Amino acid sequence: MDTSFTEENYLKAIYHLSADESKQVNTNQIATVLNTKAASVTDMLKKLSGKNLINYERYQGVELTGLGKTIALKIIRKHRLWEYFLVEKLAFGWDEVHDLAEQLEHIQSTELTDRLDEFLGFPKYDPHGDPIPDQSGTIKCAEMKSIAVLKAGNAGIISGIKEHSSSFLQYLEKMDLKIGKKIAVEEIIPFDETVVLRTENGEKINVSKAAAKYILIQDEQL
Amino acid sequence: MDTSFTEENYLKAIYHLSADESKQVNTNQIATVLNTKAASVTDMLKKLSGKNLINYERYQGVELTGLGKTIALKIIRKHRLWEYFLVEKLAFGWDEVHDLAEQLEHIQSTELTDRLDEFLGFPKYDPHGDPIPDQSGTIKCAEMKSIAVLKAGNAGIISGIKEHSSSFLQYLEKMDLKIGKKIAVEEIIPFDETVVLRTENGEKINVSKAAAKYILIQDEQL
DNA sequence: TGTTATTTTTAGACTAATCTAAATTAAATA
DNA sequence: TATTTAATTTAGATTAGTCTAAAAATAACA
Repeated sequence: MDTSFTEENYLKAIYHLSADESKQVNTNQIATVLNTKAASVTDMLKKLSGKNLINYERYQGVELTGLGKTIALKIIRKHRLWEYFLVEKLAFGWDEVHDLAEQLEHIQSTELTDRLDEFLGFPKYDPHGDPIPDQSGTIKCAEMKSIAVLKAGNAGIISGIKEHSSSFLQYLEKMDLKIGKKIAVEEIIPFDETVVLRTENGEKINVSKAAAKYILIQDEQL
Repeated sequence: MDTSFTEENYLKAIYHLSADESKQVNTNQIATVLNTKAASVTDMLKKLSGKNLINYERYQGVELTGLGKTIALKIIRKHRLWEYFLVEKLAFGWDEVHDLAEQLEHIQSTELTDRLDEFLGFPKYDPHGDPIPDQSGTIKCAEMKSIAVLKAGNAGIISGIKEHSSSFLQYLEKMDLKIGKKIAVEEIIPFDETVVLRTENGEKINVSKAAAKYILIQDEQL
């Protein structure tokens, strides 16, 4: 199966949209995230449907087929491995690597992907805490919850984020909230639901409700 | 200046063709190396000319402008740095990396290129012995001569090749002729001009006239 | 349920890169 | 120099991906 740069971007977008909502994805949603027009999306959906990469019926939205999902996961695997490479080996900031990984993820070579994986020591998570699919496309799906739902006394490791805008990434940078950091919730201030976090070295960090929603923690990374 | 994937491939092809012959490059030559048709080349030449990347007059062949040469050298820099990465870090064979580097060379980011360069330790030569242009596009142009023109007693370091087909690369692999290897010409057998090489550890390697033409040596690598 | 609003699709056109086939120019040769 | 040959360019068509504007289907709501 031969997929173009553009087709791959559509598959990836559909994957991400259906992962968030785990159901049919709409034409307009796709148009929005890909910065294109609904008419263009419809054209591409017909093409992808013809290649058996998606199930599509007019006006009913789409979902990926098994094959489409496999391809999407391969691209996501490449994206996250390259992000890891850029941050760990080339010392890029985690807020700088997304656009580069968007280019690198389309390099065609399973051999290259697997050797890169090995070179990096088979990492399980990318710099944003997102899990990296393995060769077979399997994702280690750790339980993650937003710190906005925690109560005082709860603790865990910052493991992921639900918002990837560079303004949010820079906010995290400023607050010194990094993936892998161990934190505990000290209290939640009733007035505006500010979450007060305490780190291992005693540092205190105040996080607004708005930001807390987008920060995910889990009990222990494998 | 914004150049497409395809435009970049044309610029690179023109650069290589004019480096070999240091003069005007013909439409048909370009069509041959890019595996396309003369008519397509003509169209693209008009486009590149309009962008001031080449000097072009109908029926008279082309040459790169300063700007065109700068862009070509940037692509070649990226190509050779990625080849070095693939061989030195990911343990690919030097005969396996060309097609991958053809893809990677089009990744757009000066920052990435420069950081990769640093990560690799600012290598001067790629795995095939070709010089890697620096940030400013300058090439360290060491004197290299074919071992076919040497006489008995001459010595040097294998530094480059003039033929990049994978059959030739595999031949070199078999003969254990690697870039960086110190060799001396022991004798040239008059009958068929076979070149007898002696390596540092006393190994004797017989190279046919046909192969000798494509193997380059220099006195000392910097 | 009927009407309005929203979403999605179709129709037709555009750009970049390519092609084939025919026409033109330059080079080679008699 | 005239004629043949080879190289190059033009003309017109094709494909992938995109767009705008208009039509069709669905959803929302009075």
